[in-house]
Amino acid sequence: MATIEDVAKLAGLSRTTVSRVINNQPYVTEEKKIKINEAMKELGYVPNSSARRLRSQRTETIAVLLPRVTNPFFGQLIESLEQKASDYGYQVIVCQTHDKKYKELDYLQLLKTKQVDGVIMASLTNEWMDIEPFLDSGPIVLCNEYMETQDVTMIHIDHKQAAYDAALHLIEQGCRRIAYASGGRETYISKQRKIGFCDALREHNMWLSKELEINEVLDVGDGQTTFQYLKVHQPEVDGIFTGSDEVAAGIVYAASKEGWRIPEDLAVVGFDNQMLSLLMVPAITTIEQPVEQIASKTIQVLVDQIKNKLSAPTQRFVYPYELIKRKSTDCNTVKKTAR
Amino acid sequence: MATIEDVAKLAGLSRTTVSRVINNQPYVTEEKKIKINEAMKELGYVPNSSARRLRSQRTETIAVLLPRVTNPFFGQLIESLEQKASDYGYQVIVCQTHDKKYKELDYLQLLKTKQVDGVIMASLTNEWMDIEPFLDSGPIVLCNEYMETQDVTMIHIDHKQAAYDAALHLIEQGCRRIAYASGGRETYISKQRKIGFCDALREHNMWLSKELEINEVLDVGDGQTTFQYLKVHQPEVDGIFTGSDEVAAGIVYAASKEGWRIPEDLAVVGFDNQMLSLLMVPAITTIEQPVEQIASKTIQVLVDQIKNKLSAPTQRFVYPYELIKRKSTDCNTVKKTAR
DNA sequence: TTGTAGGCGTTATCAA
DNA sequence: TTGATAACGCCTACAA
Repeated sequence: MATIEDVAKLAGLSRTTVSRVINNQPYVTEEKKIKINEAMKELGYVPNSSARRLRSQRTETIAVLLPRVTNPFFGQLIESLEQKASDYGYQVIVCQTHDKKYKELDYLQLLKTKQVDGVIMASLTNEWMDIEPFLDSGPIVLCNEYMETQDVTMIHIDHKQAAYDAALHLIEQGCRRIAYASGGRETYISKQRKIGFCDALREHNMWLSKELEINEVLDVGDGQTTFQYLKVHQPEVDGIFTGSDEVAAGIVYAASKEGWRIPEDLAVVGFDNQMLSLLMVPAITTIEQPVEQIASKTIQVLVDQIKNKLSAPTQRFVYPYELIKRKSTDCNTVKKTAR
Repeated sequence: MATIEDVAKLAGLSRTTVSRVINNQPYVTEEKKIKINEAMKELGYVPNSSARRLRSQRTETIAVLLPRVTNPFFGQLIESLEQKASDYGYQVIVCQTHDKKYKELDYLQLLKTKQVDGVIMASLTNEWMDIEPFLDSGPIVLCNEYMETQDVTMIHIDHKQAAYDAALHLIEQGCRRIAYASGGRETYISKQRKIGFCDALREHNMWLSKELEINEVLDVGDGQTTFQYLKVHQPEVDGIFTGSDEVAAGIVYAASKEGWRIPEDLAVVGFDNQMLSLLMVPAITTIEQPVEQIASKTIQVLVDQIKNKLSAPTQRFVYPYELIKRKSTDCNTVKKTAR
């Protein structure tokens, strides 16, 4: 593998001059520049990135922590993050935490060992006090996650309000026994969602009974299981809010198979507006997050913090969401009949 | 940031000894080991990865090139790849090519600049002659892609045979005007699929007419468009093979909306057995690839090649697939009626 | 069992 | 406008 030294020798110049050419710095005669470029081509020279990193103390790499890429929401998120990062000349390494605290901490080590210049946390299962020390090693930005602290920049929608809106919508559609299927990981955003959901219920003299609260519901399979549970133990349920379109799809699928009518017998709300929610029969009411905007702002903020090592005041960016109403909750146009 | 030198000073020992402790090498008294560990803890010392990389000439990083992570098949693939790589102590950087030749080549530069130890290509749009030179810079493995060459290890299923089986299934279900919607990127595997598809047709005295061949069909939206096209221009079509479940889902969705019955009016076959194909109404017949096995073998082979710098004979691993028959092609149990 | 010293490939500083 | 030289932080012969 050719090094800068080899190029210098072949061109009959010094490493310094070659380095200048590589980095487009001034003070090199056009003539020598050409000579050097020729030498580089002849040797097939490419700068060694490890050496550059060591010298410059920067890696041009960002770690993205998320639960799992198979969740389409995170797939979409990483698609945008990667693309945006690439625009800024950064690469992205994917770190799947699978909602495990220890994995989250393991991956944060990347920051300490200087393998990455910054970290995006789209997974947050640890307490803040366990994360906070890592800030000494480099910038961290929360994406789609948030907390009370002021120590870090966060980009997200108002999950509390979104869940409130969804619950309100179910209530307005006539639902009176509304279940709540949550992602289960005890994150701040899932707590916020629950608060919003309960607020809406309370304002209408309802409440979330323990039996209608189902936790650890993450994917289509869990959705199916959830329906089975409800069918057997809570047959009077007439509406359900879920933390993801996949769960909602699982419920719709299982319910339909069992002869329940959606939304007449059970109205269902998802989250994230994945393609899946549109394709299901019936199509699923859901909440759309502006993923691309969130991703874009996240990268922008993080890169900014990486570059301005110092101050960089932390901020909070809250983006608007949209409740997309579809058939799965359209109870008003259908006549309720006994099951 | 503390360096190995700082630790050495604080412990009153040499860099070498500290290095030995860091790397669990023998020949260090227990007593000094303890002293050094204390010093490391006190200083919050962590080895600098750039320096290690430069010194060891290895990065413990693998690049995965794929079209886009939002395609659930690739989401699944990267989930498995990342996990497996992590088991071997490697990290994965995601490189989305969006089927662009230049992006593919750009990312291959990572190998040249020694930013990664090896590359997994799950996206392959360039000609082999343009890829081949990069082999000088490090190992490359093809995952879910393949070609004629013997220069590189490939892990995949037999796409030709899979498409053959799918086409045969459609024929057996009574389809006589079968359309073909292809991913469009002119890759070797898409060519293989088409050959297999056409073989089956030919064996039954049929052929793929130009009007029934639709290209550049990648996602749900494209599937919908494809249906619109067929409806208007090829209304006698009675079966369709697609390169992905998403396309198939788009077709089923659009067809149903237009009042076509699946499979009576149009039988549909997808590819990849994504959750989506099961959830659609009707559920979609599809081909399942053993993603996890493919991912697992890919990492294993690549890591092996990284470690045994030299020889490492290239191989080809062909995994079995499965045609999963579902409602979307179940024509025999339903009576065909005029549309 | 421990330490010395050189070098991995770059880039920044300073002198020429 | 160019070049010599010293880091960046780590590992590893080799010597002691």
